[in-house]
Amino acid sequence: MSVRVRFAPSPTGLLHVGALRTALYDHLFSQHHGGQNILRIEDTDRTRYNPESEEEFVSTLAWVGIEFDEGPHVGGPYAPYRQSERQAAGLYQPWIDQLLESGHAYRAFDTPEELDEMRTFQQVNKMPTGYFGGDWRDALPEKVAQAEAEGKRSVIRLKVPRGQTITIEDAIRGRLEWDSDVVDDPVLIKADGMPTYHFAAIVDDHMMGITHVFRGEEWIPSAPKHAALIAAFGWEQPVWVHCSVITGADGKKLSKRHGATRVLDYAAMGILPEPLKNFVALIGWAPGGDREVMSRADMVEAFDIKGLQASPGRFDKEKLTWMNGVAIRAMSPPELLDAVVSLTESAHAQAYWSEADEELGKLAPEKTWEALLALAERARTDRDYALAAIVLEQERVTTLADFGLACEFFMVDEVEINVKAKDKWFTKDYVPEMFDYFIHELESGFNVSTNSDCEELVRNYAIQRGWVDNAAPAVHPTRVALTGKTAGPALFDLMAVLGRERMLARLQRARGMLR
RNA sequence: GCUCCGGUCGUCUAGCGGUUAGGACGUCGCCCUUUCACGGCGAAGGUCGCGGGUUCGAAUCCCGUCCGGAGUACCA
Repeated sequence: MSVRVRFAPSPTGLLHVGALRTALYDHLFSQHHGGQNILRIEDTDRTRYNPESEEEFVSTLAWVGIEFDEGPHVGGPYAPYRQSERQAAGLYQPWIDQLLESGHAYRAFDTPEELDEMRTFQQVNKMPTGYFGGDWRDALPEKVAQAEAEGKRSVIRLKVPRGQTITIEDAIRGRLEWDSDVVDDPVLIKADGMPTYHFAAIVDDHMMGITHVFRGEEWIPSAPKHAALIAAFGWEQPVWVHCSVITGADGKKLSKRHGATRVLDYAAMGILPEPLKNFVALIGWAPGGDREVMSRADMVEAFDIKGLQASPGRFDKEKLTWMNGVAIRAMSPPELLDAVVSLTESAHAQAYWSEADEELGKLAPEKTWEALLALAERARTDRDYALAAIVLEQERVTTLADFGLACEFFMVDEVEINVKAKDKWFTKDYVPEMFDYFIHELESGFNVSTNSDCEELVRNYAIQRGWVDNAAPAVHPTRVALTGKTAGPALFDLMAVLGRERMLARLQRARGMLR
């Protein structure tokens, strides 16, 4: 039997990194086994429905390279794939009828107030909380009929068997057991007629032939309910794979205070899909051996439930950034430039960089964005120049967004001279004369078309000053004049890229600042 | 409160009764070098949460305990 897995998000919010990892495991597992990966939308809660959510799930997942074999956006043999539509099509009705008839489920007419009261009583008396029967589990048929005749609202609950041991086999944690007396009777059908998650997910998994269920460990406590439901139907349990949660630096569930949690925000920062996947997969999964940096194909080939970790994992942004840097260095400059350009065309990236957010470490985002736009603009007007700048900054950045500020000095007409750099290097007594020398040489037509030409220009001056094997005193002030900074690409390389005119302008301006 | 899950360097992890407890990120140092970075080399960092067992021998098996986390809805 072929492997069938499903990613079944609730369309209430945005795609965050925890959900991404679950989706990724579904994807890797199904690919590894040549099975199918299904997208199912669990929209049984009408009050929390967010219409933009589903679109974000599909498009963001597509961005990282996760496609589905079946789903609401592509169809499939088990359509529809939205639970609200499945409910409307009456797909759940026969199953709930079957449960009612076989005595595995019952109607309960408790009001929300009555349930609240019950819970409070249980808590005060240190009892397990939940609905363990109430007035309706074993109510006489006449009583039920009367309540129905009075038009009371009711839900349908599962009659969890008492005095038994409920067992599930978890692929990561092994056998998990519960005394069925502590498992309360879950609502299967709500008063509004919609199925609950518990009911819809189990029925759909069965109808869709799901073989393995990957979900977060927050589902473990409700697993016995699902097992009891499956047993009531007489079905076989799928293989349960309860993945550990991803936490922030403080060990609590990942949230905004730990940094960006929305996957799209990582795209906006210029994190690439491949390293993002690589990194997220490795939180809670060890491919075996010392493998870490892997391609998508490597991950598909290596993926095995056995490598999944039971303990929670922290999201270490430093490591993500490192992996992204590795990926950037492995790309070709044209690819990188194209990626930067498309980043500037992304509506979400534009929105992301339009507002400062201290929590996310965005202190002066508008500068980053403007620099990025300047680079993208140059890619259109002078692609070779933009490419040359990318080449020199490639090994100095870790995200696509970094390229903006890193390449800024190449793009602007007047570089902003760093005060500290100026104080340190422009105060040397030989500097005015040295700049005059370079200006003179450049005006006289000294060839500066390659980096070794540029090196010759600078070294000529150094040698003339007697700095034979040490051009540093000449290099540093020149770098500051040309870039405004003390850190950056090799001076002779950047000189060759800037070219004669830009060098002249910058040197003259720097010279002017000296008096 | 009740139920459940988890616990190896700061972080992600390897490990499946015998290892100097290995790798990666981060940190620090050295080399490379005009700076930063990249790259190379190296170092620090772990009484395997703690306490008892079992065993010739335990991070690995058993029990207890502590700590952390999750669930406890007509939300998923």
